[in-house]
Amino acid sequence: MPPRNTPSTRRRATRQAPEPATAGRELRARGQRTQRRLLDAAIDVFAERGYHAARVDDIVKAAATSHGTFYLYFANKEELFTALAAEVAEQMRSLAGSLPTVPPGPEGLAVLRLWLEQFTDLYTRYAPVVRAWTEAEIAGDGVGRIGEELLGGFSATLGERVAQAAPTQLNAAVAGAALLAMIERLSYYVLTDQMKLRRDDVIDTLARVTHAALYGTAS
Amino acid sequence: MPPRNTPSTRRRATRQAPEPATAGRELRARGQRTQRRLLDAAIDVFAERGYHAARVDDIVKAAATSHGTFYLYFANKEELFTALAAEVAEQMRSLAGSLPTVPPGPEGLAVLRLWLEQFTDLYTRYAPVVRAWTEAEIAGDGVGRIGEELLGGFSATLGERVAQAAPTQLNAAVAGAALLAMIERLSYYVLTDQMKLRRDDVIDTLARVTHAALYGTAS
Amino acid sequence: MPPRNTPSTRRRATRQAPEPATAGRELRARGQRTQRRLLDAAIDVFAERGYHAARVDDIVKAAATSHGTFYLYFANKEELFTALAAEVAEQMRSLAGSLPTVPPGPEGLAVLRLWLEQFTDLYTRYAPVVRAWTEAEIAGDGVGRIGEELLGGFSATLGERVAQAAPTQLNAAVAGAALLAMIERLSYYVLTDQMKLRRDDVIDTLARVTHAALYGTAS
Amino acid sequence: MPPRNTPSTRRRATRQAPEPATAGRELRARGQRTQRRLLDAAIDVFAERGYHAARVDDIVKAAATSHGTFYLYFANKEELFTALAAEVAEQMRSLAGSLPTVPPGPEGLAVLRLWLEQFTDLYTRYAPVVRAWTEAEIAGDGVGRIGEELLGGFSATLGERVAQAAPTQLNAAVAGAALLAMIERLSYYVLTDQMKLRRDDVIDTLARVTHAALYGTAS
DNA sequence: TATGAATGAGATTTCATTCAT
DNA sequence: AATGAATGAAATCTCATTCAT
Repeated sequence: MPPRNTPSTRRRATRQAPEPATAGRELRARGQRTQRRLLDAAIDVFAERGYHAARVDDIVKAAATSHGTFYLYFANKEELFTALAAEVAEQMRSLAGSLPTVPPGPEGLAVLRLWLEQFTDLYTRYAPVVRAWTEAEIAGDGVGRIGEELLGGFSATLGERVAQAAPTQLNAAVAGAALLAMIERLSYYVLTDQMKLRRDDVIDTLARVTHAALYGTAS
Repeated sequence: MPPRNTPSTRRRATRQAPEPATAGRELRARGQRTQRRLLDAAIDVFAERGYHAARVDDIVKAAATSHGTFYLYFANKEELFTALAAEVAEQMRSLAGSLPTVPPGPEGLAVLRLWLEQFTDLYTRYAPVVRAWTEAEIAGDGVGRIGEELLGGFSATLGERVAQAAPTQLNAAVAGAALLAMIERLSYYVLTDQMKLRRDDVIDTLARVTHAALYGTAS
Repeated sequence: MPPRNTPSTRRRATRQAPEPATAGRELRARGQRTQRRLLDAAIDVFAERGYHAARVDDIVKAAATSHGTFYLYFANKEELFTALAAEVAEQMRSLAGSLPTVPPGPEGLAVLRLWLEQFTDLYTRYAPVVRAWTEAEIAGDGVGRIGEELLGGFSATLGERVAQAAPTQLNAAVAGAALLAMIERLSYYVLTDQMKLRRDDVIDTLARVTHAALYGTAS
Repeated sequence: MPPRNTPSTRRRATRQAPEPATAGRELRARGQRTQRRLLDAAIDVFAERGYHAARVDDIVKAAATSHGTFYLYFANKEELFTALAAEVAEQMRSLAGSLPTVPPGPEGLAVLRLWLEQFTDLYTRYAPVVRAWTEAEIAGDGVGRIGEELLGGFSATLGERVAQAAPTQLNAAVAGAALLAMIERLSYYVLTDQMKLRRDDVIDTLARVTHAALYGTAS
């Protein structure tokens, strides 16, 4: 009687939930360095090939280490990315917190320009990570959650500024989100060369539109 | 005779321009329908799994057809995507063209709201394609070019409106790009549930900020 | 701030539960043959190298096909084994059912001998599968369940014969199990060359001890 | 300097006789304890995952020590297993030797019950080792030899008792093997929960069938 | 025009073993 | 005597693509 292959429900057998060998364990100095090397190498590789096209092999080569070592520290490429994302999120959060109150008039514009310059710098530095990040597809829980928190925190901060300046006309939360969207995405267009614009123009425009959103919506 | 593989044409980016079997040929009614089914199925699959994770197998199953048939109409996954992208671009271009002059005051706001509603509808429908699109990584020439043209055209149109309203304060091209970035990205955040905002609030806010950018930057 | 790697709980990301491509689907004649070829090849390879040492690569080579094809029909080695196990179980069940009532005296002995000969033949034919099977380690649900049913069915049948012959002295269920254990394991020792015994002696001894268990425990 | 691998000594069966670092050397008290810890940990791990699925890493973790330490005491996993097997063999041999002459009648039954109780206890304690052992696949010479000797010795002892009791009807060697098979395998079924039977019933049945084999085969 | 079985390159992942500390 | 980071060979598995029917 030849067996009918009706595999229906079936799971990987012996293997347990994959866990990097270092799970929970403290790393010694050497391990720390190796892990750092892998993270840095990954940024480079993501920059060059993009997240999806990047192979673990590329990262490992760039870090001058071995496959085995990679899996000692990260269960897979996605987890490495999550670690990187957390790093960026940390910096972004701190930047969001540093946005001061934006006064009306030219001073406000100046304040915004300064802050936007910092934002742009940070964004540029972590470009490959941000790029991969905004590709919602990776959003496998871990990254997704970090992203939402970050997005939420950022837009909340911007929303507060809006609320202080124009309490009645705009829904502060939504306006914060809209401004963030503009700032983030325009930076992205520029960064990925999808649009060729001068950095100064970009910062100036973002500052002006943001400022207008705060103080110029009294129609 | 086992099918011989031609390894060189596989997967990696640098590829000769592939030719679908139907290139140049006229399609009969049945062929038309099959091709359409594949395109629609692809939208669904991209929506569910994202472009990169979408397998030809998924698309083929969703379209209730076979692998062989897929390659009868498209040389590969990317080409199918290009076809889809061209479709979206067409519609987007037409929408961009339909943005009327935005007058100052409440009327202008109303005009913007109406147009943004259309934009949102279109964006929602073609979301998965746009999503995949903005991931710069796919940009395998064909798609990239379409994307840049679209982006360019869209922001140029918005820029013109800015130029008409506020000729001196803003760099029209950059402002157009900034507004597009805001509109597109906020829609994206909402669509992907990265932010939970009410549609009406979103449209209203986008209208107001855009309007302010046009008429409220006279600092 | 370097990220602390606390991967704790984390799962394979994009990939869904593995399913052979043929799951649920009907196979055409060609597919049937290929699948059969893989099963037969697997028996050979298991015989030669044992289950654990057998690589998918070996099986694929023996079946003169490719890796891809293997995974078209079975999600992994274990699933192929499960299919094989089901096959054996089917035959064993049918053999168990064919054991006639065992009368006392020489006739009973003859009946047992005949049946044991059939058992031995079957056991020998499927040796590699049985061997792998009794290695409890594989018992990953699927196989385990089949095994328990088979064991249960077999020993129940033997138990019935015991109950008919010697209703009072022995716990029929346990006795059935004990006899099965003896028959199966002695066959195994012989089969794996762990003991060198003549086939006739083995069959005769098994018949006699079984017969004694039925009619000679009236102490 | 990265550690150089010596690929030839890896994994595959045909291997030079490996030498643990401690070969021939006397171990101090601490070393003794560590080695013991590893052996005990291995029993636990084999019990939980089975021999093949057991990784050195698991054993090392269970023993709360390190990889390096493992290889200080054992050349590889198989050698550790051999050590364990020798331990079991020693105990089993002594148990086999302790089986007294089995008289006919109820006294004989009592003698057998007592001995079977001891056997069951021992079997239960070393279950995982015996389990792995009976998987013929490991039989990497060392283990195989121990196993065959043990099997042979055991069944010879049982065979002698048979010869004393029923000199004509049964081939003593084969009968001894058959009884051993029954005893061993039924214990195994019970131990691995492949069959749920009460310990007392099992011992009683084994005693009765064995007794019948000795004195009840006079047909 | 349609089908689906077959292919195989290439990516991921595991784990026994080594060795610097 | 002990440690644990590093290694890399070898295994598993995936999926875009081809082609005989």
